[in-house]
Amino acid sequence: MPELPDVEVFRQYFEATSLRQTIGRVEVLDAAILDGVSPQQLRERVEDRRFDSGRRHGKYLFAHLGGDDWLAFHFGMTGYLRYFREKEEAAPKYTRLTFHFSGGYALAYSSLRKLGKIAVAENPDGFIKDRGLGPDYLGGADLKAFREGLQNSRSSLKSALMNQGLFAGIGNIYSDEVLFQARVHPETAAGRLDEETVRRLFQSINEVMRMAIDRDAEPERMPESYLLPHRQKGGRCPVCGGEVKAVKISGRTAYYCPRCQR
DNA sequence: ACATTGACCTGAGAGC
DNA sequence: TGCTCTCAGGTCAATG
Repeated sequence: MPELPDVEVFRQYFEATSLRQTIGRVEVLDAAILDGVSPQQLRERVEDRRFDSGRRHGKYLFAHLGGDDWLAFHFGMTGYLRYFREKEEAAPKYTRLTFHFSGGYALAYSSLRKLGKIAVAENPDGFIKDRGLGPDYLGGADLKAFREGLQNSRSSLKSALMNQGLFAGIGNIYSDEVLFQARVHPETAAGRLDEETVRRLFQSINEVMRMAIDRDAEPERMPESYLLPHRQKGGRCPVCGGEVKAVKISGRTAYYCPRCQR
């Protein structure tokens, strides 16, 4: 699930539910999702404190505990957050970690495949630098840097868009959407785009990200004119009615319309 | 040095 | 029904 729009929705959800409540207990149900920190260390750092703000960069959500204490959440392919009242509801399936707030509510980190991780950080900027992440697509990214980034890439355009070191936030689903909106073939060489195409692509990225966030990143709420609702075997292009095609690019399945995307 | 592949982890759905 | 196989919205280390 979680690409930039999804994680942005997680951030909003996190901030709307989980700030300024004392964290009574941190329950680590599966230590495998912790990155560089033991359950004991995490508990020492988090228990009896509160979250006071959230921040997102690419596919990461940062939660501030005050001072130099942050948590960095990554969601892999199947992770999400869930806030609930413990008396009325159980934690979701595949919950790997739960923050139990003192008022009877809790925040669960659920992840079926455990491909995501929770890490501690002193500050988001240092973390972003250490992980080699590029600027966020909705934030630091400007057209000039985007153009230069693509020009220096020798991979397919789809791979370049998904390269978190170039710019952060786009994954498999939204790279397909962006390429469809800009009418560019996913296997186009990233370094060989003309100026006009780069501009169109950049604009599509912005539009698609904002649209998705606006619709809470729910696929079923995306416009019919988007590829997303038709992104499946046998799907039809919402523009020309032709059959949507699937190809493997760098190990990931890319869907596109061979007629509209050249 | 860079880009691509395989491994990591678990379950859902298709096909037999 | 039950088994096997493939695939899934991500990333990292190993490989070419």
